[in-house]
Amino acid sequence: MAEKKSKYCGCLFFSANALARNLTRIAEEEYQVTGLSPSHALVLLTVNGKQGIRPKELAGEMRLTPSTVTRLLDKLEYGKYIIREETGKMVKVFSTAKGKALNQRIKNAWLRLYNRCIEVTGPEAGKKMTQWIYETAQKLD
Amino acid sequence: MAEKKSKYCGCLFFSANALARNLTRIAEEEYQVTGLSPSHALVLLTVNGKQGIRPKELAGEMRLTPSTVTRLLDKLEYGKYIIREETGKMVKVFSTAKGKALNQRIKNAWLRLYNRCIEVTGPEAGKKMTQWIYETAQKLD
DNA sequence: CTTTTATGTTTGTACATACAACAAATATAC
DNA sequence: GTATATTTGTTGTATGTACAAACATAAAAG
Repeated sequence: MAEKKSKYCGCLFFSANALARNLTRIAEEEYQVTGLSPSHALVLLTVNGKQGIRPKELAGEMRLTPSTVTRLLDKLEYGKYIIREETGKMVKVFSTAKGKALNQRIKNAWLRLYNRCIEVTGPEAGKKMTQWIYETAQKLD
Repeated sequence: MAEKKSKYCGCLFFSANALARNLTRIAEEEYQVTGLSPSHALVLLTVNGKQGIRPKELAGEMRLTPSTVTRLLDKLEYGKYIIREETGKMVKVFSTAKGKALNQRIKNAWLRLYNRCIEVTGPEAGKKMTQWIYETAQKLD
């Protein structure tokens, strides 16, 4: 269990990816009750919070590329969680009843994930580091 | 350029993934001169540092699953950077002359990436946070 | 010595993500 | 008003990663 320290533990690229993978694995566990992957769930949560949001805005909010958002929306639309409404070159995204019904479940999963994280990091350190990580990600953008 | 703060910036899962993606993008830029992706380059670096290393060890060192290591090695072998030597159920990995020849280039790319990171984070904070990120990743394993 | 169990590696399949190229619509310039 | 440029969104294609299952070999049990 207690694996020897990796040669690359001083490499931010390496460590950040390891952390992201592990968090993704845990997030998938927690979001499983929603029937959606964490990314899809967060997109749906965002749409639920702002009906008629456009893909561009979603990409900005989620820090994803437009093409990735298109793929996520494709799947959510296929599963009838959302619908797309085209007006000119713009697209507006709305959640369906089915999508809205999931909202609380997603929020609960989010909270469970959050708690599992601070269980490991401690509440103060967790907050501080999350903020640092976010800011650094922004600076690298 | 200065994007509004995301709704999810307080979510470690979200922020860690955003950071990892941005770092990966930058790493790909820096490792481009090697002709390899960052992951492939790090595997090769590790093999160069320990001829005859086994995939299992590589997986441990790189915090990747065995199947992922197999895929990485497949590509490196196809490109004639390494060879695999099977002995029983074990596999030993050796780098070729071509693989060895890349070593300095990889190290240089690694260093450039490192410098680009601390340019953004500052040297002290960068080190501290990297360590915290690594430790947290470990704890979540 | 055979049968079971454990270990190491590879394969099939799937997923989230991104880039480059594209189409379509709108905005700007002349 | 037409021509050109920019913006928005979607596709084709590719990558790195993982899980589950399949194999193959080694180790342990009987």
